[in-house]
Formats: sequence, C-alpha cells, structure tokens
Amino acid sequence: MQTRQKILDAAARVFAARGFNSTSLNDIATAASMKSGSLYFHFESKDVLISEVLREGVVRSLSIVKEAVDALGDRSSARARICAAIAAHVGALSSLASYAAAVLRIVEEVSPELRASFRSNNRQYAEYWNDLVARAQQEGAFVSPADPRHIRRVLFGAMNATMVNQGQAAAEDESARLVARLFGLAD
Amino acid sequence: MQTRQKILDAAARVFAARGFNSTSLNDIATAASMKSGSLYFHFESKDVLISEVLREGVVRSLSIVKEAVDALGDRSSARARICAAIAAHVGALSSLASYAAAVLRIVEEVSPELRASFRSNNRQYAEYWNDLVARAQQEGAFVSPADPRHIRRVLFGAMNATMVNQGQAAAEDESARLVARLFGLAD
Amino acid sequence: MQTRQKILDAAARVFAARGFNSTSLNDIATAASMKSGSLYFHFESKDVLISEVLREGVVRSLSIVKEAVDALGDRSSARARICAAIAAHVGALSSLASYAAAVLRIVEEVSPELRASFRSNNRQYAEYWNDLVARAQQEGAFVSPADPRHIRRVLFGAMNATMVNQGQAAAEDESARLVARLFGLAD
Amino acid sequence: MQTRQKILDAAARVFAARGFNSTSLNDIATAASMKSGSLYFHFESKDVLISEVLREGVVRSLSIVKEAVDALGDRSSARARICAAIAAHVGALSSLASYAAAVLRIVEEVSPELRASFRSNNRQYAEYWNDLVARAQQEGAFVSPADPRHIRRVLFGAMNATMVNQGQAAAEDESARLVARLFGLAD
DNA sequence: TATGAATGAGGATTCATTCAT
DNA sequence: AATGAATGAATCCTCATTCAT
Repeated sequence: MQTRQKILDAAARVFAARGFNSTSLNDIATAASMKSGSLYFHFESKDVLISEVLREGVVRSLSIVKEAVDALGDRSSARARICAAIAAHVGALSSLASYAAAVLRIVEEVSPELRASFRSNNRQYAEYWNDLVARAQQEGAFVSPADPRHIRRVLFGAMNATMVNQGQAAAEDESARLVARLFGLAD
Repeated sequence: MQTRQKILDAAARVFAARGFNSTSLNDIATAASMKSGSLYFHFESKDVLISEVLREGVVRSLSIVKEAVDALGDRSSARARICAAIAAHVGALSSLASYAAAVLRIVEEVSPELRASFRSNNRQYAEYWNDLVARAQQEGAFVSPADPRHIRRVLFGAMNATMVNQGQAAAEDESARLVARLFGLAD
Repeated sequence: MQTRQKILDAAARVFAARGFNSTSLNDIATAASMKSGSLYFHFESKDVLISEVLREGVVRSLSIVKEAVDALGDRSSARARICAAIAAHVGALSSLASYAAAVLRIVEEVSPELRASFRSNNRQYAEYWNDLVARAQQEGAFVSPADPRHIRRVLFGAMNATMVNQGQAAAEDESARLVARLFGLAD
Repeated sequence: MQTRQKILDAAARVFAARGFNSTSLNDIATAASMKSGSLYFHFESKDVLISEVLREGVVRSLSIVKEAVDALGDRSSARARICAAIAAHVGALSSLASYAAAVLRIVEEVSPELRASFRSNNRQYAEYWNDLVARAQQEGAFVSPADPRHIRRVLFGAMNATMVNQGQAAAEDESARLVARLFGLAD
C-alpha cells in the first residue's frame, strides 16, 4: 500500500529531525496527515512501525552503497571500492530527510528488543562492509591486520560521527574524504 | 552529601546499562536504595540530576585523559601523547559502571536543553583534544591537514564506537591500539 | 462537543460543592463518568478547563441578570432595575449546581494567572453593574456619592455572602430582598 | 512558648499574602526561619496549625472590635457602636500582615473539617455582632426587621469585600464609611 | 528543640493502544 | 480505511508527615 509507505516516510522524516524520544505516534500521524489511531490499520504496534523504519534504513543504505561500489566496475581496486562506499554512506547520512539519518538518530534510543531486531537486519549490511574491509586489507590498503569486523565497527563510528551537529560540520564530500584520509585510504 | 554521590553513581550505572529512555526516576531511586520522591531532597528536578551526571562524566574523562598524557612527561612526542589519550579515553568507556559510558549512552537521547548544557560542559574536553590533534598535525603524525575540530569529531566517533556491544568487542587495550593504528598513529 | 459540555457541567457541580483545592481532575472525571486521562482529549490542561468554567460562570450570570433587567422594560426606574439585578444575581447563586456558585466558590483559590484571566472576563459583568449603580445614584436611590465601582464591590460582597452556608440561610427571594432593603433600595 | 507564636505569626503573614493553596508547610517554616519538620514539635499536624491561626484571627478581631466599641462608653447609641465596630473590623482587615486578613484569605479554601472548627470558634464573634445589629434595629437604625443573623451575614460580606483587591480599593477609613453609609448607618 | 533525610500517598500529564462508527 | 473518543499505565513531581540524631 502506498499509505503504508507514506507513513514510513513521515516517520523517517520526523525521527531524523527530532530523534526517537521526542516523537510520539501522534507526531508521526500528523506528519503523514492522519490521526494516530489510523496508524494501527497499517502497523500492529509502534514497535513494528519503528522496526520497519529501521529495516528500510538498512536496506536503502545497502542499496545506495552497493550501487556506488558497483559503478566502479570489476577492475577497480579494493581501496577505490571502500572509498566509494564511504562516500556513499556519508552521503546517505547527510540528508536530514533520509532513512539512513533516521536510523542513526534513533537506533541507540529504542528498546533492547528493537535494537536486537535492527542488528539482525543490519547483519547483511555489516557483512558487506566486512568484505570491503577484508579485501582492502588483503590489498594492503589497511595497515592494521585486525579482525575486519572490528575495523568495520570503528569505521562506522568515524563515518557516523560526521552526521552529528551538521550545522558546524564540514560539507558532505569533504567529510567523506576526511574519513578516508584519516584511515589512510585517500588517493 | 554522600547520598548525593550515591544517587549520581546509581544513575550513571543505570544509564550506562539501560540508556536514558528506558530509565525512570524510580529505576534510579531503586538502584540507590531509595524511593523516587526522596531524590527531590537532593536534586531539584530530573533534568538537574541528569545534567550533573553528564557534567561528572565530562569532568572525569578529562581528568583521566589529562593524567595519562601528563604521565608521559614534557619530552614526549605529540604522537605518543595522542595515543595515550586514546588509550585513556577508550579505557574510561570500557567500564560499564563508568560515568563516561553513561554520558555516551544518554547524551543523544536527552532533551535539547540538556544536550546544550552538556555541550557547554564538554567544550573544555573538546578543546583539550583539539589541541592534541593540532600538535600531532604539526608534528606530521596526521596526514590530513583538515581542521583539527573535524578530525577530533571523527576520532571521537571511532573511539566511542569501541564501546558499543562490549560483549562482542575486543578487549580495551586492543580497541585503543586498533583505533590508533587505523588513524596511522601506531608506534 | 457535548462531551466537552458534560465535563464543564460536572466540573462546575463538583467545584460548587467541594471548592477548588479539594477537587482533583479525577473527581471531575468521575463526576463526568470518565477517566482523568480522557479529559485531555477535550481540554489541553487543568488550567484551561478551570478557565472555561470561570468564563462560563461569568457569561451565564451576565445573561441571567441582563434578561431580568431587560424584562422590566425601558420605563423602569434605576432603583427597580438594580433590585431586579440583585434578585437575579442572588438567584443565580442559590443553585448549588450553577456555574455562578462554582465561580464564587473557586475564584479566590485558583492560581494568580487564572484569577487574572477571570478578572478580564469579569470586566464586562462588573461594568454592567457599575452602570446600574451609577444610574441608581443619579436617580438618588443611593445616598452615597462614592465611586460606583466601590459601591459595586461592596454590593457584590453583600450579595455573595447570601450564598455561604446555604443550609442555614434564608430563602433565595428573602435574601435578595434583605440585601436590597439593607442598601436602602427596597420598595 | 514564643516559638509557637513565631510560627503562628509567620503562618498568618504568609497566608495573608499568598492564600492557602499556594502555601506549603515549608513556606511557613521558612518564614519562621525554621525547617518544616520542626513545626511538628509545636503543632501535631498542619490542620492543627491552620486551626490555631483561624482561632487567633477570630480572637484578635473580637478583641479589636470590642475595644473600639467599649471606647465609646456606656451612653453611646447603638448606631454609633455598630459604626465603630465596622471601622474596627475593616481596619483589622486592611493590614496585610494581620490575622484577620489571613483568616479571610484562607477560610474558604480549607477543608470542611477546618471550616467547621472555624465556625465554632467564630460563633462568639458572630454573636457579638448579632447583638450589635439587634440593638441597632431596636433603636431604629436599621430599616429592615429581618433576623439579625441574616443582616450580620450580609454586613460581613460587605465589609470583607473591602479587602479584596486592595490595590484598587479605597483607603481604610473611606471603606468603612462607605459600608456604613450604604447600610444607612452614616452619621 | 531542631534538623536532615526519607517516605508514601496523591496529582497532573503523556501516550500507546483500542474500538465503535 | 480512517477517525473521534476513551482508556490505563507509567512518569515526574509535591508535600505532609515521620524519625533518628
């Protein structure tokens, strides 16, 4: 249904802008031009709605990043690929209206159950990045021989930090390049 | 006086473990072996209590990091100093009972007013790090010539990411070394 | 819409019977056959609810008194008019279920803000009475040449005193006549 | 004990200034330079304290009015006596710090039990006034042949109304004269 | 006598959720 | 499909009261 999508979009927008705790079902309903009771026709509970937003965020991020990486073609270096991925991920965060921004904003605020469900959704995305990291290591692009999952976690922390305080933050491209360079990945 | 401290400690513990939204005044009071109404004898409102936890977290982190850096002596390199700082910051995060962990866990969840108050408290800590970064840049330890504040932000993101999911995370020392190495700072 | 009115009626009833401080939102809700949380669907806060009760009380009193005065026709004397007004005002107070009784009972107990809002609503009613008094003075019905507003204040005190302790008080008509006679206005 | 008196004075002061509902035991204790727990050494409950304030208010009013009346001597007319009583009663109300003002301010706000206890204390004062009124009637000073108690009630309403909104109200002497004149008692 | 400290019983308010229409 | 309306549980907060010291 497109109403379902309208609600999810509204929720992502409101979450990205105001965070999780300051957002009630009423706020989401209003942003979707509905009344809060009506949401229950489309989602069986608030948690299910949130969980869908989180899932959609992960799916979209994966798709954006994959597309950017694939655009480089088969012959591209692992270093180039991970740089493209960083640019794509940081870019996805930079739009306040995006699902990626919503996910980042709320994932630390939701209930443990939802966070667990998110992590399971996120596994595919995480593994895609693990793979990018591992190949870059094999290519010698990373000095550190550490577990790719640990590197990926730190890299995510670094990338996601570019979203906080966007007012004072550097522009999107610049942020991505900064991260890449700090990790010794710059061209 | 010591009851006040007992409450703050209990709050930091609960916040670090469960986050902000899932924690009620009742939870904090229970963790401090009191009833929720009693908290008001020591703090005039929930916001004031939270704000004290945030302040204490910043103050303690600054003190821990400064001490670690100062222990290196005057002749130490900027690179060595920032590595020590990273180790100290990551170490401070690693204890679930620590104020630093509590701050990290709740700062994105609290009201805008509290976040603003926190940021003003945090300024001193941020500037201390800005300085560490700037000196490391001057020394050539950082390849990137970017604004130290941007670098510091990304570095914080990377360091703080080591705290998430501690269950699966690497040990404290390892995490710190990983971050340092990824940023090209390893010995 | 009619639920809103049902709540206001219930509130007026409870306030007239028990006063302001002894009345909780729960009491009002119960008197309206609801739960206290439901009131918030119709009024955004307790203060708004109270303020509506106060406004309604003034509006109704003015309408009752005006009607009684107008019923005398254009040729009536100022003395006759003010006597009719006294009878109407005292009559409005005499019903325990009336808004006028509720207003009188709670107006001195509410917060300064609400009292201020009430006084602004009340201005029209007060001025109507000021006018009645001034015309009666011109006609020589009042011996005192004092400021009509001061006379009106004292007259209100006298009239409103008939409401207290209704159990022992004289009947409504008698009370009104007593006031009129004491002020030298009787026929 | 003089501490007991200090507390009662503080309570009367605070009640006269802020009313009953906005005043907590803490406020009273602070005004008496104590902590709220200490009040319980002198009064067994808040209700007892309030009840003492009410009683003291009545006792003082009676004494003030009696003194003013007695000062007129045995040969004075009933009309002169009631006028002196009105002046004394209105005068007692005019001081914001007085017990009389406190009584008037809070008596309508307290619990039914306290109000009942007050009324029993007030009986003597009321009967003193009933007598003043009855004698004035016998002397022909009042046109109305109504029950003196009803007249007294209305007269109290009129006198007490002079205290409300003191800011805009006329001066003390003027207020008393206004009431006397309105009731046809003026010299 | 007085105080610091704690308590528990309420009270206003918010909000996810339900349901008849 | 959507809404108005209602609910109840939870939350922050206030305050009279108690009591060990």
